[in-house]
Order: sequence, then structure tokens, then C-alpha cells
Amino acid sequence: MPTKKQPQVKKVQATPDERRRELLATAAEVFAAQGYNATTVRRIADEAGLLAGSLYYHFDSKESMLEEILRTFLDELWAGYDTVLDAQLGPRQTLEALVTESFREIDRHRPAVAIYQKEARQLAGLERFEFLAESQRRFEETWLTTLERGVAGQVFRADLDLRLAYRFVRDTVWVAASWYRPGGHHSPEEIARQYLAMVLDGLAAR
Amino acid sequence: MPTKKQPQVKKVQATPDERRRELLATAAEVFAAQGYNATTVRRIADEAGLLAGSLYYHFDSKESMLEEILRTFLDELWAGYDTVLDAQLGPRQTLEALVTESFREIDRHRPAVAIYQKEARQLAGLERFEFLAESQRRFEETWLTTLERGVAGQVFRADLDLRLAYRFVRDTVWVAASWYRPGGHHSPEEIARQYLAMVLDGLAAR
Amino acid sequence: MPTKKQPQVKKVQATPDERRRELLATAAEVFAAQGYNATTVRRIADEAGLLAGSLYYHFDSKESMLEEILRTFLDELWAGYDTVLDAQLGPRQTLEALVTESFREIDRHRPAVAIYQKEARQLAGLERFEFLAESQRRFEETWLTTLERGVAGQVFRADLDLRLAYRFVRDTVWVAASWYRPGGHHSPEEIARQYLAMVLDGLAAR
Amino acid sequence: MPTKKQPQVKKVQATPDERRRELLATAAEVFAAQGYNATTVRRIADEAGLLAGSLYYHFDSKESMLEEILRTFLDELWAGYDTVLDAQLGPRQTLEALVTESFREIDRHRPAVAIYQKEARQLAGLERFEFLAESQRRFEETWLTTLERGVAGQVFRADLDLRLAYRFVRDTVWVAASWYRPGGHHSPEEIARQYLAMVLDGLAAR
DNA sequence: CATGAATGAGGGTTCATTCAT
DNA sequence: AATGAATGAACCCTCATTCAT
Repeated sequence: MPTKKQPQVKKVQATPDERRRELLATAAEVFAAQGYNATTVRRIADEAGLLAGSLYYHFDSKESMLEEILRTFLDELWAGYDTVLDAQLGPRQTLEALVTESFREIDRHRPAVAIYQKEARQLAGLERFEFLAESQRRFEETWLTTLERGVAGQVFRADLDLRLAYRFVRDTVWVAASWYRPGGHHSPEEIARQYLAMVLDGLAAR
Repeated sequence: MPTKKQPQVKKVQATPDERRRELLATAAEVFAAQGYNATTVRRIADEAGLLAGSLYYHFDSKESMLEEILRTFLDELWAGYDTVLDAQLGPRQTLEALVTESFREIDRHRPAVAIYQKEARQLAGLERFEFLAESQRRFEETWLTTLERGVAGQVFRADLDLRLAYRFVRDTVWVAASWYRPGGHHSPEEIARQYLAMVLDGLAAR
Repeated sequence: MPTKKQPQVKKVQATPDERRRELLATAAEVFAAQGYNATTVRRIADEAGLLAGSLYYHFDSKESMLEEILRTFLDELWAGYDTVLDAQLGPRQTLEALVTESFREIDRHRPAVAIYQKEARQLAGLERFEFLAESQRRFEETWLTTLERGVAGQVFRADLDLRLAYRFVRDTVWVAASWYRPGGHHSPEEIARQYLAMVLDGLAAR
Repeated sequence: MPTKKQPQVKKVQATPDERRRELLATAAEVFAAQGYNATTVRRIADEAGLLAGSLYYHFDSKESMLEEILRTFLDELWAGYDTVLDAQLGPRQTLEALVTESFREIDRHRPAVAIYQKEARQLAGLERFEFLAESQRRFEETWLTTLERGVAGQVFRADLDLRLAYRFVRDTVWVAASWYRPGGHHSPEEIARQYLAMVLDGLAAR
């Protein structure tokens, strides 16, 4: 039984949604490589194989492309995080799962993560990007709570400034997007394992 | 009664060199806050209390301001690092001293560090900024050697991918420039101590 | 019970000619409301319920729509004027009939008249719109002749600069298109009567 | 006795304010000739002898130039009208003075008046141009009151629809800006006299 | 007939930079 | 040293128009 009777067309025609995604992927790549401000809309168009003006058939503005890229990434990130949090694991397992999930997201959305890292602070001021600040608040709360639970349960050290520790873990993980290359030596899970080894047990030999 | 013998001028006149430094400090602050590309030369001039055109009496171009900011920072950074390295300490003490020195540099050159973090990758391509890549090479070599010595001497764990560990420490330290505020709760040395506690011994309770 | 013998079609299908007229009416409305230049072809399409590109099946260009609108209006205007002129009335009756006819045209072609008022001067330069200048010449000649006949026959005052008087009457009548709304308080004939009262006998009480 | 000791410079240097006025005069001329929308900022610059970008040293935007042109005109218009109204003349003299004043304004601000005539309706929608609607309200009130006083005092005919009469006078006067050329055959006062003769006593011989 | 996607020629605006004063 | 005015290149975006489907 044929799955669907599809007319055999010479050229595979992308659905409008696929086209959008393609273009956004291209844009994200360029934004990540050159920086949002330094990226011209022409450059994106060149890379995507059409003219600058044509992008405006698909998107309202350069900024709206950026917004959609970041929003899509954050939506998926939180879907992943929420799955982890809903499992109600102990603090150490939660931390491990969140870190692992983070590296998976870096693997899937490297350009978006890189853009986020570089531009979030300035964008947060714009009304249109308020969701960034909102996400950051949830992020901080999630991590701090996990760390606090761990300290209370004596699985994490008690002699640390927790806000420092939070920033330590957060930055440690996400900056990886700036050098990570999908399809490289290590899988996201392998990198996560190594990072967790360092973050949890330190560099020093015992 | 004047306590200091100052040249009797109507207006306290800065030397040309001091003026340069003032202007560069202002520029660095703005570059760090808004990003290099997003910063207009006029904005710097506003902040410094003169007109955009007047900056060109002091500097060749916007780019040359950026170059001077980064060069000054890296020169001082390497002066500090070289002092540490010349002391020929053991690997663990070297690592501790380098981290502490790094936080001191962040304290003294926060805007420059923030700019460096954000822009170095794109700038590295320009001929004029080749010194960035050069610095990065020395940096990597210094840290990797220290880590290797530590592994060889069994003060650092042997089960780690050293390049990953290098990036881990590097990022861990420098990203701090993005949130560090001089004159805040913690002195650079205090922050260094906390970071070292985490980096060396991890978050997990023993 | 059908009152009219209509061709039995599933959907009441407009003839191609009717469709054209509909689209032109829509276009005229938008041109009049927003100005020709400020009107986008897409806006017209929106208003007409199709996509911008589809208009080009019916018309060659935006400009050709404008041309057809103005041409249709002027053709009908001159048909009316010619009927009046052919009647060979006395100068005062001619003036009255022309004014009345003008208000009738405003009633029937308000958008076209409004467009004409606003755009004729700039369009006159374009080769394609030479018929506007031609019409204006005939218009001026018609009115001036009528006024001169009236002065000669002592039904109009002799102490006026006739070119000024011509412009006075012309403008007086046609600017009304900018505020006239069909189906309002006054019929075209009623407005014509009032205007004629003012134009012929003035505002001052006797 | 010299009025002011001015250094004799080769090139007469315009004050910043004079430069602004020059540029606005040029812009007004072009706006009037081509229509606001059809005018490119490059064209204005050409006409003024500088580059398009240079206009932005003097003005915020094309729209702000338009605003300043219209505002300046309306301010002066109302200064003139207020002088007339403050004199508290009888209704007929008031009407005569207002019409005369109007033609004087057309003489001094012909481009601004032409622009006003053509663009006011669309602009009124924009917040920035609310002063146009405000002016229009005062205008209508001023004229209607004058006409009503005249009817009450039996110097104007009682058999007219006053709103129609108002529009009649208003349009009659202002459309003149579309053909008036300063320095032509008639002075503004002469044109006003002729117009008043027609408006008050009509075209018909007595 | 109509759609959807693209084109390409500008148009308004920004901004680093220059230079006579 | 600094100003004020201008330059010119580039940028984001709009829009009339085209054309395969």
C-alpha cells in the first residue's frame, strides 16, 4: 500500500514552511558567523541564493528573522528542560540531565545558541525581545533551585557562593557553542560527560 | 594651602597622553556596553563631551581605537602572565596564579575583556588584528603546557581530554567579564579563590 | 419567480468587462483616498480580494489603470458637455447647464474627479497622459467663450479679468469633489443651484 | 559709525538658521512641484546642491522637513488672521480682510500652500500632523462665525446653506495657490479685489 | 484566472570619515 | 583641539512587475 499518492515532479517543491526554515537556518548561520549587526540582509540572501528584496516576501524584517530564530531555539530548549524537570530527579541527576540536555541543544541549534550568547544582552532592552529576559529568569531560577536542593541534600558542597556557582555552570556550558562543531570528535553526550566530570569533581587529582 | 605643586593653569590641563587614555576608556566602555558594530563614533563623542569629527584629531579611525584598546589590554595581560610564568612554580600553583592574575586583569580592564570576548573571533580575520590570534596561540600553549605538567606530575586528573579541559578553564574565567562589576561584593582575589575551588575540586560534596 | 432571464450558471459570473470595471472602480476609490503615488498595487488587490500579481492579468500596469480611469471619466464628461453645447443656449443658460452637468459628473465619478484634481498637473508631463492637457485646453476654451459671450451680451459683468473669472468658476466647481459624498444631504442638482446662486449673484445681500 | 565690526570674509557665511530656511525653501518648492510622495530626498539635495545624506545633518527626516514647512506657514497664516480678527471689524470687512490676507499668504508661501492643499487630508491621520486638523477646525469656525454674523446683520444673503458657502469661499481662495505665480500680472491685493468682487456680487450683470 | 515566489530598481536613512575654519 | 558641515558608501526595506504553475 502506497503511503501517499504523490505526483512525481521533477523538482522537489518545498512547502512554504520548509522554505521558511531553510531561510532561517541560513540566516542563523550567517548571524552566528558575523554577528547580527555586521550581517547584511544581502549577505543572507546571497547565501540563500536569492535577492535581498525577496527575503521580505517571507519575513517582515531582519529583526523578525532574528526573533524567530531565537524564539524557536528557546521553545525547544524549554521543552527539553521541562521534560527533565518533570522527571523530578534528585539534584545531582537533575544537574547532569540539564547539562546533557544543554549540549544536545547546542548540537541541534549551534548558530542560535551562538547568536543568543553574543546578542542577548543588548536585545533584552527591546520590547520585541522581552521573552529573552523572561527565559533568563526561569533559567536562573531553575538552576539556583537545583543547586540549593543539592546543598541542602549534601550532594553539593556547602562552602560556595551559589550565585557564583550558577554563573560558573551556566557560562561553562553555553560558551561551548562558540567552539563546538557538530559532527566533530565528540558527541554532545560525550562532551557533557567530560564537562560534568570537571564541574562535579574538579581538575585536581585525588 | 596647596598640598601639591601643580602648574598654575587656569584649567587643569590634561597632557595629550592622558586625554588619549580618557577617550579610549570612554570608547571601551561604550564598545563593551553596545558592541563594537552597534556603537557609533558619535555616541563615543557624546559620552566624551566632544563632537564626532573631533575624535579624528586623536585617532585615525574607529578601528584604530578598538585596536589600541585591545593591544593595551593584551600587553598588560601578558606582562602579568609572564611574571607568573617566570616564577617557575609547580603546575597547580601556576594554574592558581594564572587564574588569579586573570581575574585581576578583568578587574582592571573589564571593558576591554568584554570586547575581546565578543569580537575577537570576527576580528581575527583582519590583518590589523593578527596580534589577537598570536596571543591566543601563546595563551593556549601556556595553559595546555601547565595542564600537561599537572597531569604528568599527578596533581591533575589523567582521565580528561586536555583540550576540553583547557577550553573549560579558559571560558570559565573569561566569561566572568560579562557580569563582573568592579567594586562589587567580591574582590578579584576572592572570586578567583571561589572559582579555583570549583575548577579544582568540583561542585560535588566529598 | 425570476424576474429576469439570466444565463443559468452556478456562480453569477461577471463578464470580463464587468470585472474590469469593478477592479477599476476599486482602484479609483483607493487612488482617490490615498493619492496615486501613495497607493500600492497590493492595496488595490487587497481591496478587490485578489493578489497583487493577479491584477496584471487584467491590466498592463498601475499607470494604465490610472489612465483608463481618467480617460473614461473625461469621455463621459465631454459627452455631457457636448450635449449642452450642441443645444446652443444663451451664455447664462449655458453656464448654468455646464455647472449642473459638472456636479452630475462629480456625483457619478467622484473618485476619478478627485484623482484628476490632485494628479493632473504632474501627469500632464507624461506622453501617455497628453489627453489631459488636450481636455484642459478644450475646457478652457469652452468656458472662456461662454464667459465672453456673456460679457458681450451684457448678462455678465464687464469689469472682470476673464481669465481670473474662468479659474474662479472652474475651481469653485471641481474642488467640490474633495468633500462631496454621493448620497449625502444634497442632490447634485441642488448643490449646483446653490453654487450658481453664489457664483452668479454673490454672497452679499442686495 | 559702523553698525557692527564684522570681519570681511570672502564668502558670505550663512547662519545655521538661514541655511535651514534655504534648504526648507528648496524642499518646499520641490514638494509643491512633484508632490510629497513623488519627491525623493535625493532630488531635494540635488536642487540644493548637496548630497542626500547631508540633508540629515540639518533635518531628522523627509517628514520632519514637511512638518516644518507646514508649521511655519500655518503659524504665519494665523498671525495674520489673528491681527484681522483682533480688529473686530464688521462681517463684510472681516471677510474682505481675511480673503486679502489669504492671498498675501499665498504670495509669500505659495509652495507651502500648494503642499497643504494636496497633502493635508492624508497627513491629518498622522499624529505628527495633528496640528493640521486643529488649524482646520479654527479655520472653519472663524469663517462660519463671520458668515453667520453677516447673515444676522443682513449684509450677506440669508438663503444660502452656510456650510456650502463656507466651502465655496475657502476653496475658491486657496486653490488659487495652484496657479498663482508670484511676480505675475496681479499683486495679491489686486487678485483679492477681483475675487471679492466675484464672491460678494457675483458674475451676473445687474 | 489566480497564486506564490521572485526580481530589480530605487528610496529613505545611517554613519565613518574629511576638512576648512 | 575642536567645530560644523559635508561626503559617499552602504544598509534595510518597498514595490511595481514577471512568470511558472
